[in-house]
Amino acid sequence: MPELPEVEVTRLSFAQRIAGARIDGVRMGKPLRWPLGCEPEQLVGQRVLAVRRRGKYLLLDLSEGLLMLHLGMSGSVSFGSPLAEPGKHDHFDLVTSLGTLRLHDPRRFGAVVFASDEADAAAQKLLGRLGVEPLGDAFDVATFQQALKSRNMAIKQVLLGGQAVVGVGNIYASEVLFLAGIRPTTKALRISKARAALLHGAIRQVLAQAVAKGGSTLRDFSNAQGEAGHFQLEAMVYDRAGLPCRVCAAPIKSMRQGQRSTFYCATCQKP
DNA sequence: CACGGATCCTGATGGC
DNA sequence: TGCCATCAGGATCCGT
Repeated sequence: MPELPEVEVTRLSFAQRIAGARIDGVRMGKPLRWPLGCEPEQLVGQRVLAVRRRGKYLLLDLSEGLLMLHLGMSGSVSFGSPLAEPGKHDHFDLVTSLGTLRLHDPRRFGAVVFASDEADAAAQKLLGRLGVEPLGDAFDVATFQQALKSRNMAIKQVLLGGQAVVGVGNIYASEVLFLAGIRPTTKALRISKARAALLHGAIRQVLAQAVAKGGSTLRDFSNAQGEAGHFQLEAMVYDRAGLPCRVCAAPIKSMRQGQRSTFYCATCQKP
C-alpha cells in the first residue's frame, strides 16, 4: 500500500494530533520485520514531539529517542481515541495521552524500531543509505542526471533502488516512466540529459499530485483517519495490462522486472 | 562495488 | 470449509 505519497498522507493525518502527547503504554502483537530495539517500558513516560518522514519511514521524535515506523507492503496506521479492540493484524499500539497510534499490517513486512537518536547505529542502518527526497530542494536535475549516468541497470530498477531518489515504489515507477516517455527497461546510463530532466520533472509532479490528492492505492489505502485516496482512478498504466493506453489507445503491456510487475505503453515510451 | 535473486508473511483471486 | 498456483504497495541480505 505505501509508497512515499501514502506515507506522507498518513503523516499529515496524525502529526498535529499526536504532537505533545505523553506515551502511557505499548502493546505489541506478532513480531514485525525487526525487533523494537528497546524495552517497551523505555518508551513509557516519553513525549512525542513531532512526526517527520524520511523516504517511506515515519519518524516519531520522542523526548529521548526516535521511533521509526515502516509500513512495508501491507501496513497502515490509525490514530484515535478510543480505538477498537486490536484485531489479529494489529501488531503495535502506542497508547498516548492524546490517543492510540496503531500499526495494522497483515503481512508483517513493516517495522517499528527505536533508536536513541538519528546518529544511532539502529537509525543509520535503516536511514543511512537512503537517497535524496524527491520533493525537496536537494533533488535537482543535475544531481539526478549524474546519478543515472553511473548505473548500468534498467531505469525502473534504479528508481525502485532508492539510492538515486527515495520514495518511488512499484506503482509510481511505472506511472512516472510513462509520463516521461521512457521504456522501463532502458538502462539508466543510456538516458540522455534531456530525458533525465523529463523524468526528474515527472517524479516530482506525480508524487506531489498523489500527496495532494490524498494518496493512491489500488485496494485499501486510507490515512490514519480512515479516509480513502483517489489516485487509483487516474493510473495511466499500472494494473492496466491489455487495456487501451489513455493517450494512444495501444494496449498496455506488462512484464516482470526483478520479481515485480511493470506496466508500460510500447508506443508512448521509447527505449 | 554493482547487480540479481531469494526471502520474510498473509490474503485474494482464478484455474482446475 | 476444495486445492493449488500465482500475485500483491518493500527492501534487506547474500552470493557472484
